[in-house]
Amino acid sequence: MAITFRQLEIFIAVAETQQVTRASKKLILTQSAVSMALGELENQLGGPLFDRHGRSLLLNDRGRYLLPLSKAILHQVANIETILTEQQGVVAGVLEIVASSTIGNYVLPYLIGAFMRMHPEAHINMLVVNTMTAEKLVATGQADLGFVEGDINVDALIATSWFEDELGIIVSSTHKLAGHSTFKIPEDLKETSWVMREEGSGTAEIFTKKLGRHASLLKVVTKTGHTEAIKKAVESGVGAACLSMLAVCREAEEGWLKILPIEGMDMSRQLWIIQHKDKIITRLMAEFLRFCEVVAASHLGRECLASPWKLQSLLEKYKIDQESSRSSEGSRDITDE
Amino acid sequence: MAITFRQLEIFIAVAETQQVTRASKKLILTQSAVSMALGELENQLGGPLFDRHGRSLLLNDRGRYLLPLSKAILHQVANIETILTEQQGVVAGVLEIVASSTIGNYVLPYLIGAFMRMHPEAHINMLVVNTMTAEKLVATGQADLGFVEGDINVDALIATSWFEDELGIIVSSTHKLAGHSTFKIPEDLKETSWVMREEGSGTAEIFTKKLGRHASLLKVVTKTGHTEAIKKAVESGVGAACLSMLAVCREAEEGWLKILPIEGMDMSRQLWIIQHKDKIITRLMAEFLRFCEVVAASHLGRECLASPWKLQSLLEKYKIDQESSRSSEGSRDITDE
DNA sequence: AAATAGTATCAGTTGGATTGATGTCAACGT
DNA sequence: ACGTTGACATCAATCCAACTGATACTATTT
Repeated sequence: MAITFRQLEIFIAVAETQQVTRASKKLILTQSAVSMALGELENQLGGPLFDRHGRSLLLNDRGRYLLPLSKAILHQVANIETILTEQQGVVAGVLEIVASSTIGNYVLPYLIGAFMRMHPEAHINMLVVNTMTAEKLVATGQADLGFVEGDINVDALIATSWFEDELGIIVSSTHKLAGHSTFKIPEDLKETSWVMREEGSGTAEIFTKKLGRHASLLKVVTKTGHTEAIKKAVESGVGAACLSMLAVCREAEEGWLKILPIEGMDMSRQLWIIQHKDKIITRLMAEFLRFCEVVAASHLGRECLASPWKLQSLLEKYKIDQESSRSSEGSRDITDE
Repeated sequence: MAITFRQLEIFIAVAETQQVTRASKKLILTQSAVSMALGELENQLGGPLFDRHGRSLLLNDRGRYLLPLSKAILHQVANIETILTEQQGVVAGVLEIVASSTIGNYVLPYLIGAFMRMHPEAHINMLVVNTMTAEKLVATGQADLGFVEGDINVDALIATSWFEDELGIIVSSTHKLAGHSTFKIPEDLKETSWVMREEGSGTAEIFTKKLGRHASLLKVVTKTGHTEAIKKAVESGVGAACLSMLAVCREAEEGWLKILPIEGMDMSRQLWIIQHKDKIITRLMAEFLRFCEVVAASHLGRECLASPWKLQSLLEKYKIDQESSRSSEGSRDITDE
C-alpha cells in the first residue's frame, strides 16, 4: 500500500502538538489509531520521523524535511476541494474553445483576457481554426465552445447567433478613394487594385459571392494568408481590401486606414456560438456564455473591442448582471441614488 | 470521507487513457473499481469531471482544471517517497544544530554551505548561542548537534572532541609589537592597551584565566560585545586583543592584522561536538558528522577555513571518503595509477 | 437485428483503519 | 524505595471503504 492523505494529516497533527495523545484529541481519534497510523507512515517511508525518548516525541531531520512538504500538499488538496466544491460562487475550471480566424484574432483575445481577470480560478484556452475544423472539434467534444462565421450543418451541434459582423472596403488614408464616403459598385471597382486573402478564407469567399457577376472585375495584385499582412499592404498603398470591421477598427480609429461601406449592399454576416447538443453546461461555461451575450447585447459588435474603455463599460455591464443574479443569495442591492 | 490519493491516481489514469476500461488495465484493477472510484471522487468534488456521451469519456472544464493539479500533487508525493525511502544513497532531511559564538560565526557557515552544496536534499539550520544554552537545546532534543567550546556537564549528552582552536594576541600591522615574533609575558603586557569582549564570553574568560596573577596588569580601554567590532578597533590601532585564530585568520592572511603567539603559554582550547546520548543517528546526521571529522582530521583546524581553495581541498578529501564508503555497494575502485 | 465495446451499478468479500483494552516505560511525588 | 501518573506501543476485535465478479444498460458497429 502507498502513503495516504490521512497519514500525512495525522503526521502533521502529531508534529504540531508534539504528542500522539494531544494529536488524537485534535483529530477526534483514539490514541492508538494515531499511533498506528504514524507507525505505518514511518514504515512506508522506511524509517522513523520522530525521536522518541521516554514520553516525548520530537521531529528528527527526516520528519522536519517531511513536515513543510506534507503541509504544502494538504493545502493544495484543500484548495482543490474548496474551489471545485463551491460551484456556487467561484467560477473555476479550464475551458477549451475554438474560433475561426477573425473572431479568434480580433475579438476573443480581449474578451478572454477580461474574463480571466475577473475569474482568476478560471482558464480559457483558445485554438484558431477554420469553421469546419471548429465544428468537428466541438462535435467530438474536444472543445467546449466554438465561435464561427459560417453556417453550421452538423446536427450534433446547436448554434446560437452571437452578433453581426460587417465587412468593409479598406483603403489607406492617402488612397484616391479615401475621400469618398461609400464604395460604389461597379464604378469604383474598375479603378481599384485588390489585396486578397488566399482561398479558403470565409471573408474572401463572402466578398466574391456578394459581388456576384461583378467579381470578374476584381484586379487582384497580391494574395496573402494573413490578415495583418493585408492591412500592412493596404496601409502602404498597394491597393484596397475587403476585411471585417473587427479586424480593422483599431487602425480606422487611429486614422491609419479608411473604411468605406459598399453602397447598396448588405455586407453583414452572422457570427455564431456553437456547442454540443447534449453536453452538460458547467458553471464556467454558462458564465462565459453569459459574458459573451452581454458583449453582443451591448451593441458593441460594431464597435472596437480593442479600445480599453469600451471594454471597460462592457465589464461594468457584466458585473451589474452578476450582482443582480447574486442578489438572490441575500446580498443587499446597490442603489447609489 | 475525504478525497484520496488513490482517487487522484485513478482520475489521472482515466483522463489520460480517456477510458475507464483502459485505465483499469493500466492500474491492474477491475473496470468497476475504477468506475466507482471515479464516481466517488466526482461526488467528493460536488460534480462531474468528465462529459459522458455514449461510451466516451471526455474531460470537462473542471476535470481539466483538476488534472494538472493532481498530477503535481502526486509528483510531490512520489518525490517525498523516493527521497525519504532511499536512506541508502541520498542524504536528505533538515538538521538543527547549535553552535557557540566563534564556531558559529567563523567555521560552521562555510562548512554548512559546502555540505549543503554537496547534498541538495539536505538542509541545515544553525542557531548561535552560548555553551550553556547549546547544552540545554541538545539535551532536550530541540537541536540535533551542538558545537561548543566549553566543558560539558550534562550527563544526557556525549561530547566528542573535534579539533583544537588556538587563541592569539592580535595587533594592527602598525602596532609597536607588530615587528615581534611572539608576545612575552609579563614584559609586553605593561605597555599594551586591550580591547576585550564583555563578560560571559568564553574567549575572554580563558584569556584572563590563563594570565592568572598577571591578569591585574591588563589595561582595558574598550569592551564590546561583538568580535567583529573588536577586530575593527584593533585594526584602527586602539589596542591589542586576544581572539581565536578562527576569527582572525582571514585578516591575518590579508595582512591587515598581525597574530602573535604568547611565549611559553599554551593558548589552545578544545572544541567539542555534543549530541544526545540516546538519540538515533540518522543518515544525514552521520554524514554531517563524518564531514566534520574530515575537516578536523585535515589539520585544517589551525588554518583558515574561509579561504576558498583550502575548503576545496577539504571537499576533495571528503568526496574520496564518500567514494570508498560506497565501493562496498559494488562500485569499482578508483585507482588512477 | 445482432454483435461489440464500452460504462454504471449491485451484492459480496477483503483488508486497512479505527477502537478499546492492555502492556510498558519514564518522570514525578511521597 | 515505591507507587502514581501520563505518555506511547501493541493486540484483538470491529467497521467501513475499496475491490471483485456478475449483471444491466447504452451507444456504436456490422
